[in-house]
Amino acid sequence: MEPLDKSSLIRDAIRRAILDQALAPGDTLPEDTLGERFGVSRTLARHALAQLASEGLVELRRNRMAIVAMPSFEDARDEFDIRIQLERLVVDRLCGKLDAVQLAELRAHVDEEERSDGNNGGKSAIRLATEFHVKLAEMTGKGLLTRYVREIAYRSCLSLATFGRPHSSECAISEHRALIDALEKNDAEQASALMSDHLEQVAGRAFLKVPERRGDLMEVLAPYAVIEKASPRKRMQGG
Amino acid sequence: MEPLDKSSLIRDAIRRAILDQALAPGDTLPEDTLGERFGVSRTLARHALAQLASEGLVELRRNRMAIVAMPSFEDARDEFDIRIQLERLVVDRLCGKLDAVQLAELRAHVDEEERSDGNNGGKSAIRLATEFHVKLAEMTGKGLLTRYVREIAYRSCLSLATFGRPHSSECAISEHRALIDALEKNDAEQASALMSDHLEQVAGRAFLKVPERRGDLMEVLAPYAVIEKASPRKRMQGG
DNA sequence: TGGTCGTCTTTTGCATACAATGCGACTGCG
DNA sequence: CGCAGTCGCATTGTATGCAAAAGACGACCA
Repeated sequence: MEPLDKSSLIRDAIRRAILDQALAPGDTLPEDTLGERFGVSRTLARHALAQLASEGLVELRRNRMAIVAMPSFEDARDEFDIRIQLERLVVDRLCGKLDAVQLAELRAHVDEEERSDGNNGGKSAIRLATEFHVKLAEMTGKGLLTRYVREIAYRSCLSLATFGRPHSSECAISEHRALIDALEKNDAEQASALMSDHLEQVAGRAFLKVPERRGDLMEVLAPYAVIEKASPRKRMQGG
Repeated sequence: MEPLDKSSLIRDAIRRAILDQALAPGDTLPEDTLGERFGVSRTLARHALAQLASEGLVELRRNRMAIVAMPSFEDARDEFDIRIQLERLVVDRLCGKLDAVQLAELRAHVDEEERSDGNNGGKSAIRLATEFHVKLAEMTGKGLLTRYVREIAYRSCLSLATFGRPHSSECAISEHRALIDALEKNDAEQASALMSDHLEQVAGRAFLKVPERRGDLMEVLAPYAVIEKASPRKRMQGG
């Protein structure tokens, strides 16, 4: 009854640290430090990093320390384009198929989002909102769709951490509620539209609106500011 | 200028073997056998398997030999649902954006599909058709979208190998040509529709049509027949 | 003859050891 | 004082070794 494999634990821990913004994009992830921290060898730490890299949360560079991924602005925008397609598929498949228990679970989750909103600077709010979307995907019962939504939602989470403004998760809560209502009422059209709009809103709030005019250099350069933050020799702070 | 890392070579080789159906779903992939075959240690073979598992082409089972993934019928159907969404996004982004060189490259690829159609039992035909879709995705210049399409196209390739009938790639060629024409003429509506229809056709030809009536047990059980094929002690045949 | 248990082999899970690479610091020179 | 070359250390790349789990095979019993 042990955890089926230890590297999963490490992977999950690191992932959570990233999603909670305990680790910022660009932060280094040395294998031995990770192993030491979790009481395992470098082998498993390395394996965990490889998995996270395949999810796009970590960037592996040959002969260099792995770092928390730093999504580019274009990446972030692309993510949401894809997310919209995938999650429209989710709500389409889900519409009218949810039982009372599932609806209650979703509403409970949104309640939790509301409670924790702004608790620690809204950092776990992003994670909770992300988990709401993952939960929806899981309820389709479709393994592959769930995996894809989960992965891209995690990535989006990282992008939001990178580019997002600090505030702005509150509105998501009411949008989540409206979506649940539409799903309950079996209104597929509206549910799809709500999901699209919701994700567009999230992207928009987070500055991801496709820049109409590329004149504003400050915005374009904003992402690269995080590089300064990663001082040399820095290791795994946080935890 | 060395291959940036050796495990990538192994991974690519195994992947290609799977896509060419040199390795069938359910075939076992022992770490040391792979390592021996490619002249590397178990460590790298293991790493390669892990990557392929993250792509869904290989199934890892704790304390057991890895096997080539055996997609379920539902998985296969879900894959195409997702593919349709992702590839509609591709053609939408691509429409009217392709230059003459790119169009020529696509047409050349289709010509190659035509030439090799039925050469070795149509096995490489599936791979080539898959690569056409990947090529389209690459031309969007969107890294994430490309990665997703590539991955799900590979998985579909595996599903087709599992469930598909032997014939039936020929029609895909004319559909590919029609798609290129629509892209050239900047007819986004038609291109999207063609892509959707095309993928539905592919799925349909491969038995993936959602079974209207579940009466035919033989068809439903067909996928599980491959289990018999995987005899005990079998190792890595082909190569 | 058929089923069950125990042992034995194969194979994986994980750690450790060694080689190679890259970065930073230090030194020497202009 | 600044710059270039060189050395050394930190960190990864890869192989190997040992322990444990899972299946295969054979023996024993009903």
